[in-house]
Amino acid sequence: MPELPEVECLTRAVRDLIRLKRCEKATFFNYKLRRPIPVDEINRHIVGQTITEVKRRAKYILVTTTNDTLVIHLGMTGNLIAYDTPNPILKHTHAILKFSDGKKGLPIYLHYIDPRRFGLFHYLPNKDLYKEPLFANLGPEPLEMRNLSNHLWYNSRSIHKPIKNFIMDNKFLVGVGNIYANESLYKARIHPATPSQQLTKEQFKNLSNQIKATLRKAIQKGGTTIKDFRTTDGSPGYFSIELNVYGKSGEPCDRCHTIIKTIRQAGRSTFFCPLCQGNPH
DNA sequence: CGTGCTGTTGCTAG
DNA sequence: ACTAGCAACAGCAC
Repeated sequence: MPELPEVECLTRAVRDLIRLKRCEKATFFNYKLRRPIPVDEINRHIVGQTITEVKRRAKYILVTTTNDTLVIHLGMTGNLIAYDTPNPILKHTHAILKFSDGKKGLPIYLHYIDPRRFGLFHYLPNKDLYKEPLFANLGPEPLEMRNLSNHLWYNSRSIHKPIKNFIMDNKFLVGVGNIYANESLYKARIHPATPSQQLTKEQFKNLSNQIKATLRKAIQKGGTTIKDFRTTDGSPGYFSIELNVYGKSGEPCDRCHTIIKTIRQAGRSTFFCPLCQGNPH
């Protein structure tokens, strides 16, 4: 489940494995992701180059060389798994990138696997990074923004949408997907359908803190789980956080034992406690 | 067999 | 300008 914590942990794991190694080869089995994979450009500009850094922006993983960047997005079901061999090539293995440091260690084969193929491989020269459309309209990183609550409060004043959809809107904040939106609102005791404009500064302070805490906790958890990232049997890099509401429709609330309710917002399922998350007003 | 859900996000139509 | 809805796809529960 690639939300920000999963992408962050994966980014760190991939960084540790391929930084300062050379991309020896790129093999593609299915070009049809969200967009066609730019095979030629990757072969021309990434293959043969040394990876200088691996970074994350929102849920995008940026694999950079001196002059170029390969952007990878996992969509809903994408994953990267490191193997010591080019095998196995599974039904949904769409790309394999081979990295090597020349002599010392075994080569690394980074497998991109994505059943639903909503993911993305995108090439761009570093000099175009600042004008890349994928990043042009992204809001701040929740874990790097100093005055997150002020930022959210300020932007929410002119917005007409429920708070859950507001914190999931990449224009205002990146990295909060359906699971973490539900969990953060539960922790902050805010009804997901509350119009954003109605929330006070204090409520935004609380919500911002809960968003950060939830994301940090998940990253910490993932950091320990991801040790298995480099495997030969292909154990997935995903992990699960302790959930209070997501997917818990019909179960009792951990705080007050009221039955967790489900509603639909903007086509996504929302889970909340009708008692301790109050009324939407 | 359908049918309706699922971790994302960018395009389109109001 | 701003917002809601949908499509891209495969798998799974019922």
